[in-house]
Amino acid sequence: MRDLPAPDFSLHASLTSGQTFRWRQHEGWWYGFLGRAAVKIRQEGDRLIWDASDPSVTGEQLRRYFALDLHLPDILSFIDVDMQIHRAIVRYRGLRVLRQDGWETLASFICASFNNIKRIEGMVERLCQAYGEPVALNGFRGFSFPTADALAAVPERRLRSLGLGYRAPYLRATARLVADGRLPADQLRSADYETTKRALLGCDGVGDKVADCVALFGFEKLEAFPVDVWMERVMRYYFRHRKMTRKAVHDYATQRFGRYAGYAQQYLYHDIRTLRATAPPVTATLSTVGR
DNA sequence: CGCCAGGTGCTGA
DNA sequence: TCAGCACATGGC
Repeated sequence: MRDLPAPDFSLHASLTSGQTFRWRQHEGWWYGFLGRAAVKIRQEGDRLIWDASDPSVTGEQLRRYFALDLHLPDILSFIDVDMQIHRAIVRYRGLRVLRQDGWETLASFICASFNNIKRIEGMVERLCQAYGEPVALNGFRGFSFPTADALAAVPERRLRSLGLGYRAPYLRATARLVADGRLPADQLRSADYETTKRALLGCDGVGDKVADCVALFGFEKLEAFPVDVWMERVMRYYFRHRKMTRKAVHDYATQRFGRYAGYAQQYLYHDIRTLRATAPPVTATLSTVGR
């Protein structure tokens, strides 16, 4: 068992805020993957206690995955510009945008479109069980995320049988794009946001929202601001309940929160979803205020 | 049962 | 450029 300093960090908020679909909580530990290696982690104050199935996994890799090298207080002061975002920051301080694998993020968020998180988790887990590699860590048994090569070879009907629905052909086509090298996933990490988003939009099943999620969670583009149904609801605060398109919401938020718009989005998203999950429905409030 | 879910692609104005 | 529509599936 090893440990790692983790100041200004909330493992729980980071893993439950809808940016990753693969981590599982079991007997006080979080189990997940770094590449092919299974990892178990728990937080004790300002430290992470952890172990991995592969001894070559380093603390530096974990530090990088959880973005612990970034100075979070500076990022949060930068986006802390009004009451709405301020409330989310106070509640979930320590939430960090993870640096996930680009291909895994792309494939996962193609599955995520017009879907709910519970079902996304099930779909991704079945993909891993069917086409990933088995890995064991103590009592935990899991499967690594399948490579693009592996998924490129899977017939559409097989993907449908895992419950992917109409996303099956999208995922297959995008896996082929990555496997053939037509989408240079490796280069996107060092490319700028616009270049990365344009490249991602060339994939089947990837529109503005999915491209922004993949740019933010998979390719470190912290200015990306994904707009889904939840963000539309949150952003009514800024638009005083007037009608707006998703593009208008996106452009407004990008102006407002600047180079850390992605962090603002993640705090706002986690805040409203957690609020809706734990409180009784407030549809009356949302639909009547401002009339 | 009907409604909703981290939307996208296609079509026709 | 933009509104309107079809699209699979499962949880609640």
